[in-house]
Amino acid sequence: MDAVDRQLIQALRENGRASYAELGRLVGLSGPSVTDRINRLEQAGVITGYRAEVDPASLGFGVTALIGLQLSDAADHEEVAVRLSDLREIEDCWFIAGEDSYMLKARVADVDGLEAVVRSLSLTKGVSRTRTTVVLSTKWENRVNELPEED
Amino acid sequence: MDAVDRQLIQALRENGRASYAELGRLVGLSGPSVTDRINRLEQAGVITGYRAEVDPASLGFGVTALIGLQLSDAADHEEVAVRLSDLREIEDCWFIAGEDSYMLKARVADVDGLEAVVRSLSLTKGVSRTRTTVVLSTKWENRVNELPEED
DNA sequence: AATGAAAACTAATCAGC
DNA sequence: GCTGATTAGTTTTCATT
Repeated sequence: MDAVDRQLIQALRENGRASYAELGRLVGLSGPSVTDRINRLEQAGVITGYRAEVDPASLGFGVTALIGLQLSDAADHEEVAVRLSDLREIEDCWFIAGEDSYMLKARVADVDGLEAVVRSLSLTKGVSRTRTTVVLSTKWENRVNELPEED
Repeated sequence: MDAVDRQLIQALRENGRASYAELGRLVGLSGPSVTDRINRLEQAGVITGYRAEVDPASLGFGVTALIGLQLSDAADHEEVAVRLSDLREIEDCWFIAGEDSYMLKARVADVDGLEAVVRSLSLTKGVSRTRTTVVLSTKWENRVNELPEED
């Protein structure tokens, strides 16, 4: 991965629908060269997908919550993660250091939906305790930051 | 926004580079109709952008952290958010209910980078206390979930 | 790895319904 | 708000360097 690859990645992080022709003009390469490079980045697992970003409220997701989980002593972290992945409302799942073992971000229609998720979590094998924090407002999400300097 | 719009949105959430022709075949409309609908969704602020998803580790982001912030009594939440937005390492910024007022997700190259961010946060006017939790592993992020039933 | 050229496909525009 | 036709632009493939 060279500087051109990183330039392509940043451009696609900012506009995931940029055409290869446009990207080629940006980095000073032909269309097919850009296609080659991006295919390689995709196959190498550097670019993992392309997503439209949407306004959750417009889609009917009225409530976002962060939920910390404590696990019971015997629980296997990996097994718990697999069970958590069945709960489609969980958009993000981080295994963390600290008192809680997982932090989740859930997106639901309303408080009733949140109640259902928290209840499901409490009933999930290996989960001993949940700690729910409601998001009052999202200032920003998934902002594109600068890439670290190269090694 | 009707059922076809929601179908288009879900398709674009899953593949943000789907062509309008392809989307048209999916929903049973012509290309121009799809273009129309998507333009309208973009202008209405329902679709807010398109992003390539990348593997943070491949780009040199070795450390992800969740950082809770307590604000000083006099602090104006909005002003603090503006100052926080200068810290490019903060990918997500949620104003939350509870003991902490903000929860941030930061992505940095290494622990040194994390130290720098936490130090900057501590020096930010209006921030009285930080609580940093290191992410040990990301099970998933930004997963596409089902849309809530219509009203 | 990159290029240019050709073929196939897609996007954008627009008149008509 | 959708369609079909037109034109312009893009993607893909491939022979060449």
